[in-house]
Amino acid sequence: MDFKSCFPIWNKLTPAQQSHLEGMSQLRKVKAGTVLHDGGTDCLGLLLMRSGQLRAYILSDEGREVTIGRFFEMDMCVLSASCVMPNMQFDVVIEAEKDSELWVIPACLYKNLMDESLAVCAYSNNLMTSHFSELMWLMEQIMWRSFDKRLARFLVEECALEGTTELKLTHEKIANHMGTAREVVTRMLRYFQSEGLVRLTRGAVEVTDSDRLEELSEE
Amino acid sequence: MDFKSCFPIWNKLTPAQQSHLEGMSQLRKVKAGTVLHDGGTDCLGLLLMRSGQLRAYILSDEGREVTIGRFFEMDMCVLSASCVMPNMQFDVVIEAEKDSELWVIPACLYKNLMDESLAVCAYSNNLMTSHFSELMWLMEQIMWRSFDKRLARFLVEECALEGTTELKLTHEKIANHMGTAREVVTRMLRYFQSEGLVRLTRGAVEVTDSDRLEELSEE
DNA sequence: GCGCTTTCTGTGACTTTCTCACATAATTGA
DNA sequence: TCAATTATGTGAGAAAGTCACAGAAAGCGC
Repeated sequence: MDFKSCFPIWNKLTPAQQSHLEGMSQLRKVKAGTVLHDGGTDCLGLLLMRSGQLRAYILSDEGREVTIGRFFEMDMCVLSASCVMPNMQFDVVIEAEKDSELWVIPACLYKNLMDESLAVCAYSNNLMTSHFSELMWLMEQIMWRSFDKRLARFLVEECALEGTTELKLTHEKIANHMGTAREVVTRMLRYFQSEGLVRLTRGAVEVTDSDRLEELSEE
Repeated sequence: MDFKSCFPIWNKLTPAQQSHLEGMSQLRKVKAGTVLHDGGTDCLGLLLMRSGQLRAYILSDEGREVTIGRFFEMDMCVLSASCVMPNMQFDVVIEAEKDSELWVIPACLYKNLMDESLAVCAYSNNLMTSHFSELMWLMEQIMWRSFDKRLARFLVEECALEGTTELKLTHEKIANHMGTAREVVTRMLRYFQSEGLVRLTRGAVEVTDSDRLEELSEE
């Protein structure tokens, strides 16, 4: 996959913009676990995914985490470029969940593009809007769904994402996704196991009854 | 105050756009308590505030609420125009907190403007970004601050907003702002009173020690 | 293999917050 | 004045988060 097929509005740019954008963007290959962006201080630039998977999360003073977004092939992540968007005043951490390849688009370059191209501006708008929309959804989940239903949904979605029922996840990782404590996850998973929904082994959760789990998640 | 002084990027529009925009926008005067927009179904349009105060909140199936944003003079509210932003997939309710005057800008008109004017597009971008940023902040508060601190902050901010220490708010209204149950607010307010931070009367909370309250809110 | 360390999981006791079910008090209005 | 409505108060119990620690499994150097 080359740059132009990953950049969603490539053909709406002028040839000059195209070559400038492609020329200034750097391809990076990172291992799973790499932290690409940490907090509001650094303004790394925008990340255009070529392959792999990123996770964006917020971090509390005590080290608790909540995943607020994920990025896959052809996604673009603006959260790492707080300086591009003037009113972006928050700290996110962006980490590679899997080995990933991505282009880093310099923030100032993108900002200039946004200032001169309506297409780029509209595209950014759509990105922000869908981020906002997803955050709203997450908020509703956190506020109004009980933890068993949230965990059930997480497991179901994770299975769909990974294409397997054998999830290689520790309780701690699940807790970090969901913004809760590890013990809470452990206890709920044990309950799920006692109900025959999952089978637990060290470092993994096997979903044994995805139908009932899905049912639970949709209540 | 007339339309052009309330619309923040008025002078970046062409004369044709200006007259079209002003001509098609309708001034509405609503009483406190009026629900202007309810959920994702209707696409009322954008709201440009002339005076008064609006509140945007999400609503659970069981009727619980959380305030996600407020709008004052010269603010523009895009949340009531889900159809303008393609990826906006959530239900907000928008309600007048005080008697208000506002222009309703037809959604399709604004959409056209966004499609032809970079200034409008960039402005919308900034609006969405700051909404996103505020939602992130709210999320962090809800996830990681204990309720006493959150309530203290709410009271302090409400005093600043109203310019008085005598807040005309029922426990229920406070609970609806903060996304919790009325009893929880009652109990915490009683505790605050026992500590000499507030004085409670029916339908009102008087802040008697705003310094200590502020201190508590910032812990 | 054997120790040693690290990582992961399990659990009890306790706090905070939420829920439910009512009781009581203040205000409004016929 | 006597309901009806609105606002507040409270106990009991559930859900979720916190704290402190125990024990099991895996990894590693030898």
